[in-house]
Amino acid sequence: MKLATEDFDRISKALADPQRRAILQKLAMTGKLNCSDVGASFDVSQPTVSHHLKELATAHVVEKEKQGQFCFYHVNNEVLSAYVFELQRRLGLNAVLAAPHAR
Amino acid sequence: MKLATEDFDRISKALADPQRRAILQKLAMTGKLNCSDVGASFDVSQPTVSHHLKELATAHVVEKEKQGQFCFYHVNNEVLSAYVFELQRRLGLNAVLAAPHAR
DNA sequence: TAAACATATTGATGAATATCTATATTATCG
DNA sequence: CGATAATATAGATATTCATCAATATGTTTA
Repeated sequence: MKLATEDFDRISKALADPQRRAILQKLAMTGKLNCSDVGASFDVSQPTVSHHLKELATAHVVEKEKQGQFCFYHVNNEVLSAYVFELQRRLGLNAVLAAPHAR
Repeated sequence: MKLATEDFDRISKALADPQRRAILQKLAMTGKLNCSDVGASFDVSQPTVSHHLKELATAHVVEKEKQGQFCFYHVNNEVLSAYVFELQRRLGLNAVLAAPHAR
């Protein structure tokens, strides 16, 4: 999967905020959560959680799924993988990783 | 290599800015450059380049090497690899990448 | 030593943004 | 329908930060 430059930029920014990373990590661990559940895990207001989830969704690293009054979010592994892959490519890490004893 | 949480945070922020990513990518491609060479590649002022290089150095993704009046920078592949590895771990991508047809 | 050069620092400015409170929207339930 | 609940939006505020011009610091060279 190929990432648009715009998406790559957006994802980089989305990952820059610790709170947003924590939310994303939580989603990655639990698989699927609604806003309330996400909010319950962190000490921030409901609108802030909503805002962060929106940012993550705009960057396509999570997907939104409306079910009645609830709204479920889950990570988009394809996009995340593509991001990491593209990041490695840009940073010239592919050669490094291919080399023996790289890690 | 294990990244300190503080370093992980700093690297995430360092990678959030497009200009800084461009500088880092340039360094990754060319191996080693001094400030003037970096600056010549981009349309930003000398202090801005100096600032970005400092941010990258503080995050340990590049290393500084003073030689007389010049100052050479080169990427730290060990740190970058550790960052990508930790990022994948936090995002739960290891399982994804291990699975067949993940990409 | 004086001039020229490379890089860093300072201080200012405008833009982006994380966060909050208050409110709106939409859905469920009695 | 009216109340309650889940999420989103609007508007305000404070902070962070990318950038620049000006200047300082340190180094080479004439």
